[in-house]
Amino acid sequence: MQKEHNLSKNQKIIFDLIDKSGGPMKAYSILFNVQKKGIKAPLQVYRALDKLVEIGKIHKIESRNAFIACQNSSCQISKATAFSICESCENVSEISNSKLSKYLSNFSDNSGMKYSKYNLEFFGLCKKCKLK
Amino acid sequence: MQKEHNLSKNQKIIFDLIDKSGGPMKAYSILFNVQKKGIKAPLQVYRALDKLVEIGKIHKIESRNAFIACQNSSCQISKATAFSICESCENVSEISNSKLSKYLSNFSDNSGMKYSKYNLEFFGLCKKCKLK
DNA sequence: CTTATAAATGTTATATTATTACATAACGTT
DNA sequence: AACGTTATGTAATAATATAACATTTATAAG
Repeated sequence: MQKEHNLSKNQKIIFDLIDKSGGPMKAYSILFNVQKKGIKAPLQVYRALDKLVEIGKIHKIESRNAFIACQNSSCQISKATAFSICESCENVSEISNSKLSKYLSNFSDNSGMKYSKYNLEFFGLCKKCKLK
Repeated sequence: MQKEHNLSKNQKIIFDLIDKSGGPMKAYSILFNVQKKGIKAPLQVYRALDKLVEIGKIHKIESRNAFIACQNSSCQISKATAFSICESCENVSEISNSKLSKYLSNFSDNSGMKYSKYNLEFFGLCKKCKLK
């Protein structure tokens, strides 16, 4: 059951841009691309990004300070994210693997901490880059 | 079999500071703390941090832009890192769980990508913060 | 020991990423 | 319409990180 989030004007402009780009985008590159649409200041971008992250429409790739559209239609609120990142071409894709997400969502250790969220980033060389 | 890395002067000053702090430290907080020891510029800090990360003496907590001493004596080169982060008090600790690291080091999917490295960050509330 | 090379340092400037503070407008309910 | 919440606009600035260049120190080879 998906809760429909009505994106505001800026949120929609920024989400559409990221989504269409097909890959991760950085905040100031987003800013540059939406200036013609009237979004002039970094804060306007960051506010939209914050909201989009909060509702799970995009995710932040922490190691790259970049944002990518959620590629997993069922992930509403991004409590459990995993990505593969090519260290050569910087291609990023979201990993949707139910075994992995089950394993991590249920993970617990002896720290007494209950984990409510995780983010996993795998690094390596993608198919194309391995051949070079 | 540990390879002994002889830390340079700046590397040693900075590693000792982070190590003694017992938690994650941010670059500019490190800078502030080592200015009396003659390290005056951000770049001097970042260069030491880069090297310390490279040889596995410290790790970067990507979601916090902070650096923590490796708490796992056997992890030389940080190819496989996992942390638990309390979202309330910001306490961070390194997770050393051989099942988890085996599971993730051996993880592969159908992307054709060979993962040589990963970083996992779990979020939640630590014991103390749960009680509040 | 000296030459060569790589690693580390010092310094200045600047780039990149992100937030604070404050004022105003639009939206969703009742 | 009145209220509370969410979103927007704008300016300034804080926080994080790197580029470029000159010099010095450490390591290893001859």
